[in-house]
Amino acid sequence: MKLSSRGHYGMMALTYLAQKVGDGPIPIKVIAAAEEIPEQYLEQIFVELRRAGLVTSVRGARGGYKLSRPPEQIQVGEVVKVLEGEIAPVECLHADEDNPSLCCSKTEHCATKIVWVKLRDTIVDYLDDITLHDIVHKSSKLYTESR
Amino acid sequence: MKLSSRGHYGMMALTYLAQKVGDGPIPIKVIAAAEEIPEQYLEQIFVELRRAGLVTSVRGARGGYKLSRPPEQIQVGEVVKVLEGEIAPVECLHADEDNPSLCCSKTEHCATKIVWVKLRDTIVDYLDDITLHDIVHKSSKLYTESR
DNA sequence: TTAATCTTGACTGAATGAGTCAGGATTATG
DNA sequence: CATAATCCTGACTCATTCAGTCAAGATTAA
Ligand code: FES
Ligand code: FES
Repeated sequence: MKLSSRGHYGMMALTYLAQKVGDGPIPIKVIAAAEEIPEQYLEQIFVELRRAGLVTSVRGARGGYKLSRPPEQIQVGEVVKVLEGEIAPVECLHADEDNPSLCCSKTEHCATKIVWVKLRDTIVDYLDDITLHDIVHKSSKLYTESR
Repeated sequence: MKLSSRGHYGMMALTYLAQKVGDGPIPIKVIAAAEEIPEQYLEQIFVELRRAGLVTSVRGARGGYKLSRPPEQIQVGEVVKVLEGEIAPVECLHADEDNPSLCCSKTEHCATKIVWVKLRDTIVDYLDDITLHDIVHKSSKLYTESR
């Protein structure tokens, strides 16, 4: 149950951009330095973010990246899905019409499957509920004690 | 955000044992065949489960494994922790008194950390709420629509 | 005594993760 | 125009983890 560094770095970078909304495009170099992320690695990550439509690039000198939408419209869940692939604790959950073979080839019907399905739903619901805006503005969603 | 096969297999095997409570010790071979898990791999997994006190072994002929506690006292969260290690989406969450260096060495204080902390809490709370008994008896906890 | 079990540790091969490297394309600016 | 600052692309490496196998031993019921 680990997040890869791509997801973590990606969120750090986007959060940084969310703080700078309105400043014009920010170069990768600046973000990498600020967040202490290897620059070339971060470039790779931004390629994926751009292809997914989360950020917009401005090429050439004075170029950089900016968010494609306002921070309150970018959910953590979407970012994680882009950088880590569909969220699914076990392979079988990827099964769909196109790919029914993935569905619990192991046993006729795996008794534990429902646990992973609900786990995924729990995770997705949580991540989809939080936006970059919540992070930047320390929303009470994140900062009130719940346990 | 993936579960490894150890976690999945382990849960399948324990769920199988939970269904057979009262039948005396069940050999690995039987579980492996029933759940279609490579036998020698499952042996490794049971070593960890035994060391963690979740199952009890009976050696020699007619031996096997049984649950150390009734199914309603075995939470999915505990099983996953044993087989996958502490649940923590990012490394920094492992930081504690012994190991403060792990805490966001990257940046002074990573703005996204709170997201992962809450994510972990969400996952742990969910997994700790479900027991083997819930799975075997198709508890409404698992089988009612929530989305 | 023997067969059925658990127990242990080492080993392998493939996949994934976390980057690095090298070079090309685009554009603001002087 | 020349140049420097950017983004863009693909291949490449290196270490770690994952998933599973192999081989040999210890224990005990029958
Ligand atoms: S085998 Fe598909 S979820 Fe268990
Ligand atoms: S660097 Fe520690 S959670 Fe982000």
